[in-house]
Amino acid sequence: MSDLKPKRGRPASIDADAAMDIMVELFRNKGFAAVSLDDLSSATGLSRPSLYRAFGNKVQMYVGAMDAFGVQVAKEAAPKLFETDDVQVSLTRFFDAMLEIYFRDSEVTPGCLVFGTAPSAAEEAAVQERLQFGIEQTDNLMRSRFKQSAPNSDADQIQIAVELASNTLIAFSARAKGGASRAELSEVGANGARAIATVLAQP
Amino acid sequence: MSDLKPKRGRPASIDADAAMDIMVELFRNKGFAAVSLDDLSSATGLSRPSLYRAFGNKVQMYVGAMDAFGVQVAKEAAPKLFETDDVQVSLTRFFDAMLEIYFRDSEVTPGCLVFGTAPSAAEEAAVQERLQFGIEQTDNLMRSRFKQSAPNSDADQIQIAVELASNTLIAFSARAKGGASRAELSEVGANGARAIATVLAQP
DNA sequence: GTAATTTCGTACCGTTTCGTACATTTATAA
DNA sequence: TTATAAATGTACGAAACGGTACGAAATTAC
Repeated sequence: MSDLKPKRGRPASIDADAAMDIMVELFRNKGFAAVSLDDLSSATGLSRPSLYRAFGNKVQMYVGAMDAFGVQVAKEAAPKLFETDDVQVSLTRFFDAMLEIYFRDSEVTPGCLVFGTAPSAAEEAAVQERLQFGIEQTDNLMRSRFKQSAPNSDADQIQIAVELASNTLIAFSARAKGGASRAELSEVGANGARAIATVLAQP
Repeated sequence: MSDLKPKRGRPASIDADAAMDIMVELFRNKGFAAVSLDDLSSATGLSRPSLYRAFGNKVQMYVGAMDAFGVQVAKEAAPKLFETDDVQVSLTRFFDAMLEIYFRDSEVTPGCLVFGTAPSAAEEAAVQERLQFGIEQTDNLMRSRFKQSAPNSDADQIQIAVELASNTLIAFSARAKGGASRAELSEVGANGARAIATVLAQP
């Protein structure tokens, strides 16, 4: 359904997807409150009313960015988990793929849009909801990966591994905002993957 | 050095320590940007100029709260790590002591002032600096505890355990803001402690 | 061409924000 | 009593904020 029906009035001349990508970058770097609508307007080249027409109010823009960020992660990083049988290797690669996103276009204040900036905006119900969803998604992703690799492990052991993996990923953002380099975090990820493999291999 | 020298002018009628405790609670719940000076003023009962005289501008108030929070953690939770020889037990108790702080006076939006809200304010150099310091302190605290308990372990293994422990603690905030209950987080902490003990016991 | 319809940005509004000048109050020193 | 010094809050200012009314522009339908 592209332009089979030429609409009636003036044709839209803005690229909402491109604008959303820019909004994701801004919110991911500075968080919700520190980004003003004027910041978003000048960064996207869209007027403030255009932003409202396309995305709603500021909270809706932010939660839209959270959703777009989730899609980005699902497309770009999650598949890395299932490219190899070796749990430790695939976890390490997944963590690196996430770091690629976290550090993209932002050597200054890298981090995760969801785990890094949403906690400070969780007063908003819609944000809190999506933060919860993001954590659940991560846990579930890890669980499915570990079950595949160790179908006979007991549930407790898998649950512990799941939490270790998610906690490692969540901690990346705080460490990055604290000044940790991408290389340091990659090492933290590799160490976490190693520990998780150890736990899963436990009798 | 209390009041041996009665000062010259009007005596101060403000309890700066009590006010700072209230500021810590506010910032810990809502983060830096979402708390206005009027919020701080009405919560503490101090006029805005009084806050400025006592603590400086808003950023200085926030970093002051970060420092006060660090003292609170050092006094209240850190000692739990050294009360027992058993690493798993002392880690579990330490995590629970941190959760006690995170959930204190805030059933609504619990979490850590440093790991939970500072990442979104890390553009400010003073905040970024203290966030880094807080992470280093946590890592160092864990390292000293694990070295005490396993003096013959190799450094790599201890480093992995250190990162697992800090990552678990850091992840508490995001999970709490996402809606996880204190009981659920206590379980996450216990699971983390168990995994860390496993890693440290590895040959 | 004219009307209808949709998009777009200027220009504006009311509110909230951080920060401070200044007069007032309360104490000591002379 | 008078001068000095420190603390306190009222009251103000300037700027930034989120959000919108409205007219201009661009297209299709008739």
